[in-house]
Amino acid sequence: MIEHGVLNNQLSVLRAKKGYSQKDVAEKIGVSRQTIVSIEKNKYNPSLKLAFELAYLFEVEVEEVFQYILKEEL
Amino acid sequence: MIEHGVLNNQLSVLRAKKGYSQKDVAEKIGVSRQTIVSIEKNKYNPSLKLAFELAYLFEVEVEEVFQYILKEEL
DNA sequence: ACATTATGTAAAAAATATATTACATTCAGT
DNA sequence: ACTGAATGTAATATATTTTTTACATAATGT
Repeated sequence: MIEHGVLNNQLSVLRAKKGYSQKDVAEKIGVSRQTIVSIEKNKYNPSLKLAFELAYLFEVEVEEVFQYILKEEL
Repeated sequence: MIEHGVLNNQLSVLRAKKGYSQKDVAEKIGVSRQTIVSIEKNKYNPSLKLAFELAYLFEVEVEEVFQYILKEEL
């Protein structure tokens, strides 16, 4: 895939606001804690559904959880 | 994963507006045409990066390409 | 000092997205 | 009637995400 940008996310910030631990988020979404850790550290590229579920949990838009930083902006 | 919604998308509409074929989109994004077909038919759950690349191509927000329809709304 | 919770890391297995190839069908243009 | 472009479907192979399990460390409360 041609990649015009790189993924970034605000997961730890959003977690802190709500006072959720990684484990809390994992359980609320129904994935493993490892998945949350990996996403939080930008280790990989989650599925769109997972992104929407995270946005739903934190009651924000997908773009507030994940940012696609265009390479030309770096 | 707990799924509060189902994915829907406007790919064929956006393609039509721009006059792009599936092949065009596949080539512009750098994925196979099969991937575009499968996403368009809601056969699966693309990666977030791919969703962002599609939004970038069509010059719209991710939410204009993909909608997460909450099950309570169905 | 001890127990508990939160976080970070890692490796292997399982699940799923994506690639590749091939073929069928429909439709527009000639 | 023919050709080429666009779309739909399917099977297998490959790549990547996600799970599972386990262990290490730091921080907090008792």
